[in-house]
Amino acid sequence: MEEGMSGFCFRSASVGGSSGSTAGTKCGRWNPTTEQVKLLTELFRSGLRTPSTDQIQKISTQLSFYGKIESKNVFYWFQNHKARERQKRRKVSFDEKETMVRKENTKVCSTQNFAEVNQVSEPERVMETLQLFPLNSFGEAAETEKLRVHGNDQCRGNTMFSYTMGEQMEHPPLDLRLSFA
Amino acid sequence: MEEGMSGFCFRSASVGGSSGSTAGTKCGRWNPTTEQVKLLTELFRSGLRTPSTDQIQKISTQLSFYGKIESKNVFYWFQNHKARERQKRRKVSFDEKETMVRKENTKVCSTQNFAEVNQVSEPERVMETLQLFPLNSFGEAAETEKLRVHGNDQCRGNTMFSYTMGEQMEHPPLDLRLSFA
DNA sequence: GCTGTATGAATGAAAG
DNA sequence: CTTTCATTCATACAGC
Repeated sequence: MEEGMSGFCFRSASVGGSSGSTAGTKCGRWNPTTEQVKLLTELFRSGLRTPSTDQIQKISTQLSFYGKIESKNVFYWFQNHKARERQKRRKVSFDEKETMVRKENTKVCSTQNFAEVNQVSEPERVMETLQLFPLNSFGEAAETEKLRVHGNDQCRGNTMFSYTMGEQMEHPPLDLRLSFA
Repeated sequence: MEEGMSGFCFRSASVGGSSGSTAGTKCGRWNPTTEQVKLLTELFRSGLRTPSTDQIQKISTQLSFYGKIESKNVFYWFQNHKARERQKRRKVSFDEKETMVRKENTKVCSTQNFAEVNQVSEPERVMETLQLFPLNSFGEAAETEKLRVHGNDQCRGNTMFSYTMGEQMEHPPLDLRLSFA
């Protein structure tokens, strides 16, 4: 698929054409390396969907070995990948429903869409150890998904959610010029 | 960036989406005008972080002059802006720390930052009155305000992007396992 | 060369 | 307040 991916921000400014950003050294957008994409994809396939802070940090650090990368790139990558996977699946689902596939599905049509249903082309490979690279440290991958310790203790009364929607204004505008003395 | 932002909601047809009973000429999502954004940003910069209900109402009313807007939009805007400012800060922080390879080799192009973070050129004008508009409704809003004085650096950093990791990694060990202390 | 598609980035909206 | 979902914008790249 995305095999022709070259390095990261090199050529850039090639399409320039119109505005010729003349960015030159300043690539406006992260362009993942093949290795980076591959690893990210593997992680995703291993079941990782929304990496935590620590996870993002580590991943970013690791991937920086293959090319310039920032934490936000990893963050966005997973966000997008997940969203698009879902979107695609949703679309397919809709499509199927739309075309009303003949025959019945031997499966129960319950909540079979909430897991990690991948497309039909993966021989399955449920993560178990997540050994992406020639790791050699002690084992125990532990895919630890959500492990957030939400210690929300803020019990501060907050008077919000009182918007009276539907109450649209129609009175003369006042003055919005902030006038901080 | 591009300032050619279209005004506000303009898609009248093909809204589709939730074409159901409560159909209407409403677009699914608020699309702020540049003026609106600018003003909101100014308010934010002035120190306003969590406007109260009445403040939201006023702001919303004022901004409605520049385009369609609802109270909840203002509410969400501030919430998102605040949260993202924080996130960005944390990410950048980590990023800097990460790219702090700091070799004797000096920088070449420096500024490898992406967009954003460009509005930090204000000498901290900690407002003190924040007289948005000549508020003069009812005494209801005169409850001594609840202006969060800037600088509330509560301790947090537990879940989200709190890149406070120690010096655990310094080389690309080719291992991406997540190791949760 | 322009146009379509894939995807990085941004943000409104909402759930938790 | 924190985290996630959905939609959209912008851009890189491929195909025509």
